[in-house]
Amino acid sequence: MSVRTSWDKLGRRRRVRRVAREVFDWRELRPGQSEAMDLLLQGHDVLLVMPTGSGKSAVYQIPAQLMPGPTIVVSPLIALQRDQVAALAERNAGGATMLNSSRRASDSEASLEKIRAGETEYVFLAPEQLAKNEVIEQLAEAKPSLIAVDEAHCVSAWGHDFRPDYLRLGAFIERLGHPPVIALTATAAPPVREDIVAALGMRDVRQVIRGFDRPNITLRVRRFEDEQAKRRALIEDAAGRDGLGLVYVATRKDAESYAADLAAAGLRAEPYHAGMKAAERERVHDLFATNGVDVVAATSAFGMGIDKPDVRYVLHSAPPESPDSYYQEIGRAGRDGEPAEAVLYYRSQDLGLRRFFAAGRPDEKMLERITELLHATGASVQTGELRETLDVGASKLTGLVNLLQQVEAVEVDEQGDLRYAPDGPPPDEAVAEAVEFDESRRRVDDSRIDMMRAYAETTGCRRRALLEYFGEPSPAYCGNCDNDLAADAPPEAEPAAADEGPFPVRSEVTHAAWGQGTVMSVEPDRITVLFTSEGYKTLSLAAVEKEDLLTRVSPPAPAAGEAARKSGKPAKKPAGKPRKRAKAAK
DNA sequence: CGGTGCCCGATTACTCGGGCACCGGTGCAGTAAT
Repeated sequence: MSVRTSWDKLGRRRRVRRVAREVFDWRELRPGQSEAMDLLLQGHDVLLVMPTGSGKSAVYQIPAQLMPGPTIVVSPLIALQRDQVAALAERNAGGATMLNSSRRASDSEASLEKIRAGETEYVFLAPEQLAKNEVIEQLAEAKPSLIAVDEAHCVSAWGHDFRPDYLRLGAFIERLGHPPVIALTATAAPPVREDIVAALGMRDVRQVIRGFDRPNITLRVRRFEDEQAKRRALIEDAAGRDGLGLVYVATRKDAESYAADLAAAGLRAEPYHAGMKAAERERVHDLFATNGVDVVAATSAFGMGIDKPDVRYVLHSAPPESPDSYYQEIGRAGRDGEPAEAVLYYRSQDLGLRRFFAAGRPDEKMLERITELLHATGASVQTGELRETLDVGASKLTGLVNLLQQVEAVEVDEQGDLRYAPDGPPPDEAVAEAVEFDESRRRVDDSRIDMMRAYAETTGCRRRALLEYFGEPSPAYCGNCDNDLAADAPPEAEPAAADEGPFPVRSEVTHAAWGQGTVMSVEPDRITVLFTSEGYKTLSLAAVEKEDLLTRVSPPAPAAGEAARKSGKPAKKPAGKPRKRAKAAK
């Protein structure tokens, strides 16, 4: 580092500390925080992975004060936007507002006017807002200096079908002049990180990953064959615990029935799911926040934005669809650093529901109609027009158009209108490629369910299983999971060191049928590889050796979490893009 | 994918099994009815 840059760095850090103290009254910054802010102020795009409650918002709120022009914060829930705006309103931070459907059109107009006039520092909105041309044009006029994408794992988890506007953020960011972009999340496995970087079109990315391990959370799994036995055991478990707890369930009906059973067992219990009235949901939230309940039985609807330090246990009555979700959900326990426990009540059959949810296929007929119409028109078409002509809902259309964009058949022009790519494939090929792209993505989703099963069924250290899934360094023995506690002592000899042998962790390999992949973990008898278009596959080392299944193509990349890392080449497309017109021989 | 609930038939039933249809998570936005 030259004297000059080191001097600049000192200056930056000093200004950051001053704003932290004077505007936000924060006395101390954590290592990951200052590092990420520094990178942002240098003009890098940043992917920040830190636990909730560790001050992720500070990382965009402080640089926002030091950069001329408003900061746009993309946030998935209106409730989160409201909380953030309220918190900033108490500071002398330059004003904060939000744009969403909960506000009257005239209010939104007024907000946009103030933003354009440079009178608002922070603008919170959902990605769906950016699909509106007039919104994006007015924001562009205000020359935003920073874009923050909060809960960025939603890009990957929801963008593909549930809230497809997430996948268009990259294009929106370009139209806003691509100022520095920061994506924030509490959990993201490598393919999710790649998805985020690709979907946001991040450039010159630095990843800052901190505090991933949560050693104070004891990890346990209890296996069952019988559904009723599982339920009884869970209720009994919760009834015997002190302190605040969460029970995650798979369905709304279960949220109700588990809450009833927990109440019958003597606990103050409430259900929570998205089918409840807004007022009811808010009531349960408030009870939870004020320890007015002992336990909430909830679907995955409960959680984002919850930052309660004293949750003592998180029980799952069924596995979620991926270790990513599981980690996110159990991460709500023990934020105060005190001992907490996460117990998965597991029956392998319960993964069936997850497979069902992951199985939704795109409407191929509609895909064909969109493709043919755009191809035949040969000019730009407004999405609204397309929606009317084809009589299709906005979110479904966006999802299908996203697929066509992924295979470079359709593109979005400067006005945000759609057109057939001049050098795109012919329509029938485009549809076939889009379908294959979608299938590849589903294979990856399916493999994440397999990894959830692997976690539940492993006889080794559970923490290690999770950390390796996230590509984080981990010891072979944590001493705070059921398997380790049963083993009673660390294994005497380290098992085959993960960094030796023919396929060390994080090295790149290829497989004849599954293509390129990255080694995620190596155990004495097996190896888990993350393949770009197939997802996670666990192979027997004996078979790998005997049949020469894998070929190593590159040395291991540096471990995550050791330092800010440069991302690999800016991934243009999310994982799983089928190679153009080079179909693998079947 | 798997659970649930219903119908139906069954050799004597106040109950059981087979077959089958149906259901299942997450939120934005915009519109319609008060």
